[in-house]
Amino acid sequence: MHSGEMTKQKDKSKHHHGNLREALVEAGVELLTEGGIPALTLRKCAAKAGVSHAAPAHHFDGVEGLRAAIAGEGFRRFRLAMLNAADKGPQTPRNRLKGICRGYLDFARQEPALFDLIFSFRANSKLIGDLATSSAPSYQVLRDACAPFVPEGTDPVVIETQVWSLIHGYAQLILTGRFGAGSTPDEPVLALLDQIGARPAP
Amino acid sequence: MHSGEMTKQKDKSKHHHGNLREALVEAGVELLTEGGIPALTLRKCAAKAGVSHAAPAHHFDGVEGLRAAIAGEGFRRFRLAMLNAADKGPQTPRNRLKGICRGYLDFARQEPALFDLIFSFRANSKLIGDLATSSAPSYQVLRDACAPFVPEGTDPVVIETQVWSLIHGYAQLILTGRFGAGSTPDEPVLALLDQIGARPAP
DNA sequence: CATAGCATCTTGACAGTGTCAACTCTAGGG
DNA sequence: CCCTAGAGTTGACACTGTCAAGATGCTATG
Repeated sequence: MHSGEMTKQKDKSKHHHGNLREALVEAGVELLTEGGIPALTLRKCAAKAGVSHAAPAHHFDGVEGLRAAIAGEGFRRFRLAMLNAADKGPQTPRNRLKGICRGYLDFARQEPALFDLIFSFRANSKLIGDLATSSAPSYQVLRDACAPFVPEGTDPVVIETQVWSLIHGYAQLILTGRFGAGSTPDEPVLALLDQIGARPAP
Repeated sequence: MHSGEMTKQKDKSKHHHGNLREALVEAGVELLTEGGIPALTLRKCAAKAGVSHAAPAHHFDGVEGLRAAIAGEGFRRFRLAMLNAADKGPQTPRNRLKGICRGYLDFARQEPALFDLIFSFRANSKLIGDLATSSAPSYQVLRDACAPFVPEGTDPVVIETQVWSLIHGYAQLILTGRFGAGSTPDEPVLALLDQIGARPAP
């Protein structure tokens, strides 16, 4: 922990925090990892950053805007987790795809609240545009890993949908505790990845 | 929907509503379909059922208990959606499995808020026990459809995890608007079901 | 350099939410 | 017939998001 004990030292002047926006996002990430999505509160973020409860309104469009900004940071970490896992082991296309998926699961397990947040926005959200831009780099990582398995002349979205659905569903079901407490057999899902991109059955 | 226009006529006596518990769950489902998860509020449920704001406390353990009870109704409808879709078409094991998955998607698209709710409980929830019992029949439907594809002497959880992860991830990604606005190509996912249960590559 | 503008932050207020305690009412059993 | 326990009400409290109005200090422009 060792962070959060000072709640932002107001060195000299009260006003003009300097980089309040970043501080609020950072505080939000901490609240999220500590207490999950219900703990992510506008007022608590402000308190943790050492400002008054109405200060965030000058940097975000309400609490939804703050959540979107924190999701942006979440997507950044999400992408790094995937790339980090993909860079391990022999760099064959198949192994790299599996690495991306392992990173997907690593992120879901290590930062479950952040994972929840970035996938909590529904299609009808007003911020779906902002989210699309901040999430694009993450999705591109997955797309790139799928590219080698796209048959000539077919739409890449086919393979991407298969891989993404499989790994995302598995991650989601783990987080909702649908596979009992202890056992989380990744093998079935990772094994199915070996079949993806194979020649369709005649 | 011709229901909800009277907000429960208090026929004779104010007290002893009669079946307030069911009325609250019904009101909750309506609120959910009208305004999504954020609209599901204890006080609004009480108002819609025609009782005071503190009445639900005598039937549910706080708002989380109410959400769990509504999720129970959600799981019931979820199971019916899957069974209804599975009963269409020729009753081969493969076609039945696809029907179950089509029902899975039907429910997610037709009742997105209810779908959100039943999968919104995290593994650390205190009600994970209650949820396990109320959701068991739904999951059993999926398990039964997977059974014919489980190779002799192997753990059924392998196939089940593959199928469930695939279809659940796809449903989730649809609801979060990750596949653009209009196009929702179900074919890639349903096609992959044809490969599931096949002999593992030599 | 001075000052006016403006972004930033504070204070105070309000409605909505969940929860608790104390109270009222009704039904049903001794 | 009473009278106890469940069912519902009322009122209060803390917490949340949001808005309006005011205070503050950076900065650009004269």
